[in-house]
Amino acid sequence: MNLKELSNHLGISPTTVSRALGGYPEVSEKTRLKVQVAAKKFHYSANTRAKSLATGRAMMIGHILPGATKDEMVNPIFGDFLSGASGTYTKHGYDLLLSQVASGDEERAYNNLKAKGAIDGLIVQGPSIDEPRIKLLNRLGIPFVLHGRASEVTEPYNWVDVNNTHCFLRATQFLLNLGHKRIALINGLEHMDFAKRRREGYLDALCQAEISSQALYMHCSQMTEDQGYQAAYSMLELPVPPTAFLVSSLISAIGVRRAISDKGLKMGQDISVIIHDDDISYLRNGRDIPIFTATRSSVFEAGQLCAEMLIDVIENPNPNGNTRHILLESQLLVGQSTGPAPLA
Amino acid sequence: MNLKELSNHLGISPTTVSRALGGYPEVSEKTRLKVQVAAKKFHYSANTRAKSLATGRAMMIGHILPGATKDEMVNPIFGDFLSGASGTYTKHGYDLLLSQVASGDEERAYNNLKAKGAIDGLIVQGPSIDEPRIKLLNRLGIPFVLHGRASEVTEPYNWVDVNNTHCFLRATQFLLNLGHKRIALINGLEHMDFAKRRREGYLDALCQAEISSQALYMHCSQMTEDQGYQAAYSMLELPVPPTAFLVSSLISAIGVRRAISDKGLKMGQDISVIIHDDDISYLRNGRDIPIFTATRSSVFEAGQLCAEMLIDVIENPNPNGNTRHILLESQLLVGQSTGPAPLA
DNA sequence: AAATTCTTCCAAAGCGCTTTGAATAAATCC
DNA sequence: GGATTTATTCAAAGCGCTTTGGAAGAATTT
Repeated sequence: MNLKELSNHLGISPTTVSRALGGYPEVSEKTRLKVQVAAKKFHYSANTRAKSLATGRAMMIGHILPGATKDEMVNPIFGDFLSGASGTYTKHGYDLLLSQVASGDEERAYNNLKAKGAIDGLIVQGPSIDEPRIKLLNRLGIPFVLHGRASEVTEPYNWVDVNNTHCFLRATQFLLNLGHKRIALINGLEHMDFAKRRREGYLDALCQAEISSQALYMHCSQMTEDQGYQAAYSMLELPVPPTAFLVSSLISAIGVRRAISDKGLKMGQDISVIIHDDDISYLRNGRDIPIFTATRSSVFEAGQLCAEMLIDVIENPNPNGNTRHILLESQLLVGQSTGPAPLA
Repeated sequence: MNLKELSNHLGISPTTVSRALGGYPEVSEKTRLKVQVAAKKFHYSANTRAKSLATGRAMMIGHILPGATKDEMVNPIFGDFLSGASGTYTKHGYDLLLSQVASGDEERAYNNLKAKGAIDGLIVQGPSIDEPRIKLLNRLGIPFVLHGRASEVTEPYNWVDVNNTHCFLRATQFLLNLGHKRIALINGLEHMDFAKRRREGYLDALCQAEISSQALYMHCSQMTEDQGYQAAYSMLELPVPPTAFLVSSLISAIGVRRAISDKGLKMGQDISVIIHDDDISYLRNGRDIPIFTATRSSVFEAGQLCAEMLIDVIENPNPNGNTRHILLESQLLVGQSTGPAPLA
């Protein structure tokens, strides 16, 4: 059933039917009701493609899935972020286009997305310190919101980010207050912006406490269980091992816990662990009492916020070119993985 | 730059330009080359919406994200499956539409997706034993492929599934061969089809070995770390605890490992654990030697296969109404979590 | 050389919708 | 009561593309 058929059936012009359904005022309520009833009866819904073509709006937001090969992994936060964003899109009548872009192919791919008229805007995730996609998208004139920030990028852009520096400052201070002096940082990949900021927070806290940082106590890698295990295990074998770990992700922390347990130590007693928790639905940090003491910030909510911001950017383009920002603070939740530093 | 502008610029009719780019034979190679060069130069790419409208093909595949609320969780396999499928779509010129559908609202949502002409086909994931979406989609005439199967559904449909029964039969036999007699099953939600089949495999193996199954040794729930922990911990507290666990997911197994460790037992020695591993990129089961002995089947590949099958269904609709099926076998990989049953 | 077939190109219709500009009917005003 | 608004409705143009049905010119045949 299309517009013409429906209007024929009703004996009303397509114009009026379209307006009745679109909520325009130039239609009597009597007619509108008649049209609405018929539309429901025949399961009529305007063809998206025709509508888009006529209005010039795609009503579609693009998200990028990294990697064409299996080697580049899909970030664990991906699902929850998408879930949050998607709900928001649905509420506003947008759909979500998921596109896989091989790294290195961004320019062509984004250009194409724009040329094809497939999307009204884009969400960019996982920025590196000097994220090149910002410049690219600004140049192409594609509206976008960045989940995260890029420290070294000076040009303006819209973003939603967690206050990573402050998170890790607080977390480190929490450990310091428990008497820990040898605190290790198990972080994400070095070139990622969040990892940089977290390290800064960590170092700031140590500096304020007048404790010198040690390279041996700092690790950067993909945040996998295995990497967490390796990093923690090797640090625990140092002549002077750390008494506490600051870990950038729950998944790494699971590896850390395994290393601690393999070493015959008890987490929360011999060794303290504090993590950053993205509050992923299928990877809950315990039920009532968190397993790991954590700074928590929901990535689901971040998805919602990014989506809302992007829709706002699309629908109310800012004439002054002002950009929008949201900086989220996280909660510090005390769990079972931290305790006073051992006296030895 | 649109078709008309490009054709004006070239002094060639839109028809010919369209055909040149579309690879049609009614165009001289000389002209085609000229057009291709110009198209590249001006970053011309046909407007998707106009193209879709003209051809009647959306060139878009729908995937459904469950749940409008945070309570329904996004399955951990979601990301990798999507990644596999998405790569395949890109290769064939399709895009991926991700839509959030609240449970209960399926009928309206799918109907709408079809009426809007937004998609050419749909992937359905996580089927329950009597998955109602199969009937619905068949009735609506939307091409789809099911990832998994639905035991109690009799009408025909296309599917890609792992041989869950056989997986768990083999895994159970593996444990039996190690001398284990008290084997527990920590499974997914009872109404899920995969959980049903896995239980069948488990029970078959016990039956063949003439060991009677015990309800106390069987657990069903969402496959979270916490649930895995709770289930394993309480079973280990039984007067006669199991000596081995068969676990449906890596995430649950992480909880099981924690329970074992909390009980002061050693996995692979006092207690054996064998899991099903979906081979998720960010949740690798160890590096070289698997941490957990596992039946492994890549969900990334399943995504690719589903995508290929769906594209085939869309592009070559089977006139006889025959449906397509792929049954995947998994590998049994020996890791560090299994050993002979303790003599006691 | 005329008739036929290819080859190569194009004009125009149509996909299903929105929206402009105009027309008609009803209501209000002086 | 005729002129002016106001409330409804519609015809038609257009969004950017594909594709049908010709047409014109080149190549081939008789």
